[in-house]
Amino acid sequence: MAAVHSSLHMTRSLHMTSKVLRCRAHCRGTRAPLSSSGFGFGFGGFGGLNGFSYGFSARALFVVGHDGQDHELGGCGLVCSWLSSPSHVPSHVHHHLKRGRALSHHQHALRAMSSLSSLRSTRRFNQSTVRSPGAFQSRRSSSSSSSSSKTLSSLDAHGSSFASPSDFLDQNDEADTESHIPGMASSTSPSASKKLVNYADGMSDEQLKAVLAPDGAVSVKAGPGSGKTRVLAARAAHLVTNEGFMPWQVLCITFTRKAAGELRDRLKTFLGAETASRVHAGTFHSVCARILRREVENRLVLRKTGRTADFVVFDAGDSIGTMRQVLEEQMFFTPKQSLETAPKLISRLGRERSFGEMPIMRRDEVQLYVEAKNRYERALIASNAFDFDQLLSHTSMLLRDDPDALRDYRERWPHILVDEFQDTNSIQYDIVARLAGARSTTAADVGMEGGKKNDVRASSLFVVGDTDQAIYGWRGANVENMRVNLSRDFPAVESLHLSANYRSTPQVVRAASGVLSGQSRGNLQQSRANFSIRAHRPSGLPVHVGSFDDDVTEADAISREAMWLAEHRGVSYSDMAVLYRTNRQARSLEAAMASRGVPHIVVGSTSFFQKKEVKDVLSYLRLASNPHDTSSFARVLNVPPRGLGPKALDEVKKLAAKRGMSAASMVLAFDGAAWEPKGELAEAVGARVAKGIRDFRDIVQSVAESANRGDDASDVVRLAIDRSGFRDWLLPDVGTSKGKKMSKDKLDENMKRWSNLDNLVDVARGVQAAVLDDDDFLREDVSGDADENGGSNTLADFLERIAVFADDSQDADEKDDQAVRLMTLHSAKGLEFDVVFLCGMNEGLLPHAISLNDDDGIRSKEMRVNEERNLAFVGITRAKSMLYLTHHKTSSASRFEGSDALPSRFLDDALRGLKEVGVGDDDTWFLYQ
DNA sequence: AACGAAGGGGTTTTT
DNA sequence: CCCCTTCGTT
Ligand SMILES: Nc1ncnc2c1ncn2[C@@H]1O[C@H](COP(=O)(O)OP(=O)(O)OP(=O)(O)O)[C@@H](O)[C@H]1O
Repeated sequence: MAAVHSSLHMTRSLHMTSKVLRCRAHCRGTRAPLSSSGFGFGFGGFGGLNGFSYGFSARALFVVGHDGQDHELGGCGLVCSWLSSPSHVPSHVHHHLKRGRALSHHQHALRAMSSLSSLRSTRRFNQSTVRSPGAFQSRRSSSSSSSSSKTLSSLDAHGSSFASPSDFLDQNDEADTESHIPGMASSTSPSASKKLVNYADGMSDEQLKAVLAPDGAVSVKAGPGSGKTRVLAARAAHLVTNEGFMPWQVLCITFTRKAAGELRDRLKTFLGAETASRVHAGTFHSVCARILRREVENRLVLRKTGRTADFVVFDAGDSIGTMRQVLEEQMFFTPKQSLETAPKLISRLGRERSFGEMPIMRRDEVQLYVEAKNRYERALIASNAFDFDQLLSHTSMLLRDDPDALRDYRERWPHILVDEFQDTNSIQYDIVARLAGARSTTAADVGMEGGKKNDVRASSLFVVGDTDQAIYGWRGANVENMRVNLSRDFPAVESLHLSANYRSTPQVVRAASGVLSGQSRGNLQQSRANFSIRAHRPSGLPVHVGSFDDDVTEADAISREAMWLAEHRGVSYSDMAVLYRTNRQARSLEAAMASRGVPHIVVGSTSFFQKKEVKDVLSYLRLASNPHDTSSFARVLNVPPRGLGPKALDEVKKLAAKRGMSAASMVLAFDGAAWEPKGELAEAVGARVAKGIRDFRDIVQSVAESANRGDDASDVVRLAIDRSGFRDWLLPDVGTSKGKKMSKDKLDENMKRWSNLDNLVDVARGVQAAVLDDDDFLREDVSGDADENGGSNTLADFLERIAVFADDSQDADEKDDQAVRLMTLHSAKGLEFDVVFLCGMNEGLLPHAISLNDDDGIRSKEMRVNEERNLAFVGITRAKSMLYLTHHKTSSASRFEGSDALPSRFLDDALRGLKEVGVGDDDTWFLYQ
């Protein structure tokens, strides 16, 4: 162990590179024909995933207007004056405080959960490390006075004299009621209770000040666990409860769907389920998709983009597929050189998922790239599709170029609240800045034309964030939005700070601060606020550090510990999380947990909706909804196999191109349309293929009919599955008797797939319910033109929801209540857990090797490494009570990890301000505090 | 056209 | 070690 320890202190050099490669940025600037597409939206970019599109779109965004039309702020300047302390809460707030008293059991549990504090300082530590598993089983004592007299007989988590789970993880006084039920995981379903909690309950002065800040632009910069999200939710509640706004006049923008869900849960406790569901809460992408769905046929600037209200949202896979296809086509039309370069580009696309990431150096490649980009955009138009980036860029364009639209949306959302603002990209910033009347975006401002009076005030903007938690720079996020752009564009912005961390024990906070203190000097200055952060909770358990030979041993130790905590300390599995850098790391963890019988669930990118068979079935629905969806068409024309291989697809495409229509719509009209030149297609492809095409057409048509009839989504899904013959394909035994040759493995896999499809029917029901439930969004109450598209677009709405707003939480919410959460650091953002295992803390993994390479021409190494640091910071600060940091030397999972990986520099930094205070009883964990 | 076997190539994070 | 592509066989 001594060796491990000393290795933690190896000196490391941060190669600070002042060289920021301008090459690519320059290329972008010069060759990007911003409006060359002829549709006025040339800044959309590819694939939606990269720095590229944001990179050069930013150029376009801020050249607008300098007439400096002022944005009136506030009007409520007095509000915060009566708020210097909670006792000065105005009477109507008091009223709610009183109402809030009558808490249900459930809410007690809720409050207990959300405020698990830390170990009482009266506890004494000693060095005994004897584990006494049985001792914990005793009934809990119900008052803080009795528990405060207990002593902790170990520095280790395994000490023996705890009386209850809550005593173990600790709690504050609020939690010290009768709410210490072992099943703590139920905290996120407040629906059981009808009693409301007052939003001001238990808030600090500075939090309340933020909640009640006057209209205008407000920016709350504060560290992790300081209550930013809580403040944001409380402000939304405040606006509705006390400021007279209708719930749908408040737009809350979060970063992930999960975050939106959590926000809504909090709102429910403040406002009740009914009112809370009327508040508009979504991600940037989901909000933009809603706007476009509504506006794309109504506003001239959007009509020019050639989509209809039935447009489909292309996900990453669709975008990649389209790009590939574009490049393949292009090989026939470009100089010979391209024949060599294009396959290279294509193969890179498979990995890197965007053109933006590719270092392009040669002139012919540049040519190819520009051409491909234009073709790609045309392909999206032909498919009646927007990709992820375009959802944002087109919304931005709408607000920039259509003053009426800008006015309408300002009117619709007098208040816009944005969480995790440090991770907004330039276009997202532009969207909210326009709505909020930013100085540099007011040129196209509202109401000045046609003699109309400008009677609509810009939306008030309220943003919260933490620049030290910026982890999406690789995707185009720009911390400068929070750091400087906001005060540049909103000179009267009120900047607020929250100084206490309510989430974590001082031990955890200290470790987190240590990580930041290791930053390079420039960044250090900027994040000063975060390592002087004050832990509100009393002292807790030491940070546990483990070092292991390989990832399997590491995973096993974590599993063992999780089980021990669950069985002997009463910690619910669902209150534990294992966080890691790469999805791949989930494998060994899953295996270890499975073999020990630790219930677990992998949260994240292997989403249910990403599964092949699920996407296949949904493609049928997509075609039914939007017959131009070439991506879906190519995907399922021959799935399940019906004799329509690559050749057939090719023929169909050729003929479609000749007729100037999309392949999908041609096939769907096969034999059916008056203009269809009889027999031309059949002749081109041959009789057998023609039959396959007719079959395919019939399937899609029956699905479309079902949808148009207004059948439930789950019925439409079931029909698609049945008609397309997935069952006979996956499980041939059932239908025909040709199942002899299928191997056992294959059969197992197919059965899994089939059960996924079975699930899809149920999941569809849930998704549709969610659409109906909280998506009256752009349907009612705006200019009185309710439901103008209503009905006909419901399948599109359903599919949009899945594309833009779906994760696997459908599963997670219900049946995995008692399971350890495994997820990447990125997906853990904004969440919190009693116990956090941050694993794989070695050089090469965290920071990831790819961030340690020399400058890649896009972002400097320093920037990338600092983002990795932020990632470690985010991970550590997810922990409420217990933090485990682990490292492994070798990994079977990757042949790129060396055989003796050093512990992460961030592990080093985290422990720098702590002292080693003991060793666990089995020599697995080393304790620091 | 369909399916299985062999080979080659790759570091990551996600709305 | 895993995924994807390509090649070869039925
Ligand atoms: N005044 C308070 N008293 C007690 N607990 C609080 C208070 N404010 C916030 N908390 C709790 O602290 C925890 C962190 O709050 P929240 O998630 O809002 O922080 P955050 O600033 O958004 O964190 P992060 O940036 O890490 O996502 C939550 O459990 C919340 O309930």
